[in-house]
Amino acid sequence: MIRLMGKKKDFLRKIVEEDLRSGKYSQVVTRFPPEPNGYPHIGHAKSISLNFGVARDYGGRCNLRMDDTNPETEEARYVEAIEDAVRWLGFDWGERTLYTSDYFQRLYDYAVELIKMGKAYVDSLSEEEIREYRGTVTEPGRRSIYAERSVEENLDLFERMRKGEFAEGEHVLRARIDMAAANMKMRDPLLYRIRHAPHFRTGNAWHIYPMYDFAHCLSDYIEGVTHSFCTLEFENNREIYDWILDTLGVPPPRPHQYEFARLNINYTVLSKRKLIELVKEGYVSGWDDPRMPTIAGYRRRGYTPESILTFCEQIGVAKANSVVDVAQLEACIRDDLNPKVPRVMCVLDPLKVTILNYEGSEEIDASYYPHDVPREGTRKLPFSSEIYIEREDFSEHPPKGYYRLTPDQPVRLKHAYIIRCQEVVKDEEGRVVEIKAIYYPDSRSGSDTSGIKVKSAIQWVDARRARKVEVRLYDRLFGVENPQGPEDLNPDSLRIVKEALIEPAAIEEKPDERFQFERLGYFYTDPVDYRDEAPVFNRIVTLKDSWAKKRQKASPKPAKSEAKPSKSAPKEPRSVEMSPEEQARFERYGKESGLREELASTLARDERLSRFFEAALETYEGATTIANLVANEVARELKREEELTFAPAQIAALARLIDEETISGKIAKEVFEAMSQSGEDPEKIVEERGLRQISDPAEILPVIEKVLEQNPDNLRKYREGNERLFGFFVGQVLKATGGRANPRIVNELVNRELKKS
RNA sequence: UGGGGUAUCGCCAAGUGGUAAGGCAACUGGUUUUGGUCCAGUCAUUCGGGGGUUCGAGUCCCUCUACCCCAUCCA
Repeated sequence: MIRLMGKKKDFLRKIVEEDLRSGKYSQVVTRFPPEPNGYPHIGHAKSISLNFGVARDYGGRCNLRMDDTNPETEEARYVEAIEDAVRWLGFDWGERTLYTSDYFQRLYDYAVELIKMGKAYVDSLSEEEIREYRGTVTEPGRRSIYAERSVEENLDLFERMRKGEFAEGEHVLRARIDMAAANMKMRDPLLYRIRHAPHFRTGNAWHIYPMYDFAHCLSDYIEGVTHSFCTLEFENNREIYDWILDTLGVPPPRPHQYEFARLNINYTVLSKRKLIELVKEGYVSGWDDPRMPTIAGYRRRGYTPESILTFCEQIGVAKANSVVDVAQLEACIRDDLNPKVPRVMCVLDPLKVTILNYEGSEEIDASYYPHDVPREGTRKLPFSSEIYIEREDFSEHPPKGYYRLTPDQPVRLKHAYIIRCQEVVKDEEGRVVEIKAIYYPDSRSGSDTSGIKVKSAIQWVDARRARKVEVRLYDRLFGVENPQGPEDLNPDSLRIVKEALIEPAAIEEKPDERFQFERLGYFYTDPVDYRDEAPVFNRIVTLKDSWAKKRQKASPKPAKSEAKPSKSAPKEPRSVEMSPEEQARFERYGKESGLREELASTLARDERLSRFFEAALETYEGATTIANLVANEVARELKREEELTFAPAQIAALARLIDEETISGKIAKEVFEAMSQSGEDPEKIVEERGLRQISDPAEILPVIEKVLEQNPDNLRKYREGNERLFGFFVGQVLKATGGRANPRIVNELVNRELKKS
């Protein structure tokens, strides 16, 4: 049932796994909850992959829920687009699509309950006033006068809001939480607002609609969702999520929200607003324009669901805001297609080649797949004295390192013969219009006895039998890494070649929908515009082109050397002044206890730490050890818990154990841990667990020998000069003794043993 | 400025006190009838900076810095 044993897991899967292991939930339930107000994009694919992937990996289920709480922006066609996308990616969401609007009545009932508890009220402030009353990040807000309405009045008003008795904006329902909360989201958040617009599913049944913060947590709860994954910008909303479920006191199990970083890709925009602009302003042909980062766009471009999913897995799930390189996506589709699709020959910019010494015609058998793709399938390649090659594959004055056809350099026609240039025919303007060549009859592919060595094999098509096709060469939509809007569009994102020539089998046999056009890239039969009599191919992605790269390096572009603003000079850190009391403590710690400045200041600056330290000093005078324990271990505990389970005297006792070398510093941490768990005295813990330090070399030496024996590889590496491994050996010895060996002695002995040989 | 987050290679990203994973990109070299693929190899003495604790710190403590989110009747 659990498929990820031992594999690398993201932090969310770890949480799920732990919750399942601990029995917090018996089955994991996730959900993908888009708002149907636009086409889903690859950022949604990340969320789909996460939510459905977690459900699949842990034997749970994942719901598809339309978060349709805003009637003004949502449409049924977007629901279909979302369903299509999820289905295309290969996921199944059970019986039916769910809708937040299915729960409107139950949500309403929950709201009434809150009102009855005195935890929600109808506010009649204007929108502007509400904003004003909310305060700012630094100043607390103040509560509306309407917050004092009676439960009865609130109930009455809320019911009439529902019936549509009021104008939009006249009233809202708010939670009564805390207008001074540091988290702005908690300053009496709005729960319901009045909207008279018809909803695409519920029509005019409702005149009030729940806000995200109210609807989401409860919808999750209603559906039995256990893990509610959302993006980072909702971190501040989690507190409301919990408040609503806690205040309502819903019976367990209840869902919990976790946040992860949304996807960003360079040269790409993924904000819904900007995507809508591209479509509405006609910068692209629609939501499914092959340059769009929508799932529909990638799909029409020719990307496979597998490649998108692989991408989502590769980029991982974490909490750091990041921008993924679009090259990573491109690598995924190449990688997916390379071992799968047939190769055919297509010429985008034809240059005629007449083979002077060839007569008649023939058909050459050629495999659709290269030697390294273990697939069956061949086609016939018509060949005659008139063919076309790619204009780029001939050069009269070739640059250094050019492998293709030149006046002096023969080339192989892929699957066919080697040819040599005999004459270059030009028009009045000096443009090359034709090559007259000769072929070597004994150089035919597969039975080449000519002994001629060529540097490359190029694609070609037979002049008479080739088919004319339209090829759409797509490139990235934006020309800059971090595009802001239409001004950053790449003017060359689409180049249409109306009269490309392709070998006939690609059209007549149509062995697949996706092809590799030999040496050009991967292409897809456009699902919308392709006709048998007028084929249209979309370029999915180019092949990697190390020749182009090499040439680019040889003739570097006019360097756009912007002064790199990165890593600007570090700002002068401003240090916080100590208050007079802190200053006094600081000086006393230095003078009376002999603490070093760092330590003294750490303690002195913290009220609780200094009190603790001073109390501990009363039982034992080892100031430095105590201070270290307080500044490190106690400080950590204080960060975690308000109340400490141990007393200053116990820390003093622990310090004494360290100073007397009864235990090592390492064991001290273990003892401290135990102490903060149980509150027991350190001496007792040491005795009960047998933690006394081992300092006798006679006892340690055998352990060292064993460790060295068990790690011959590392021993060799160490002796070859990898001195970092010293720490490794010390660690192994310490581990073998349960951490009880005296580290100082272990270090000495390991060092000695390692030097021996 | 208050609160909530985040910082590990050019880009993602593992790592939870004991040898700094992996992918993409890049760079060598080999194979190749695709300048593709594949194969072999290189690519972090260092984890945002500075201090501290420890035999040992990316991991614990202190402190500073940078970036993201929050003051929609959007989600």
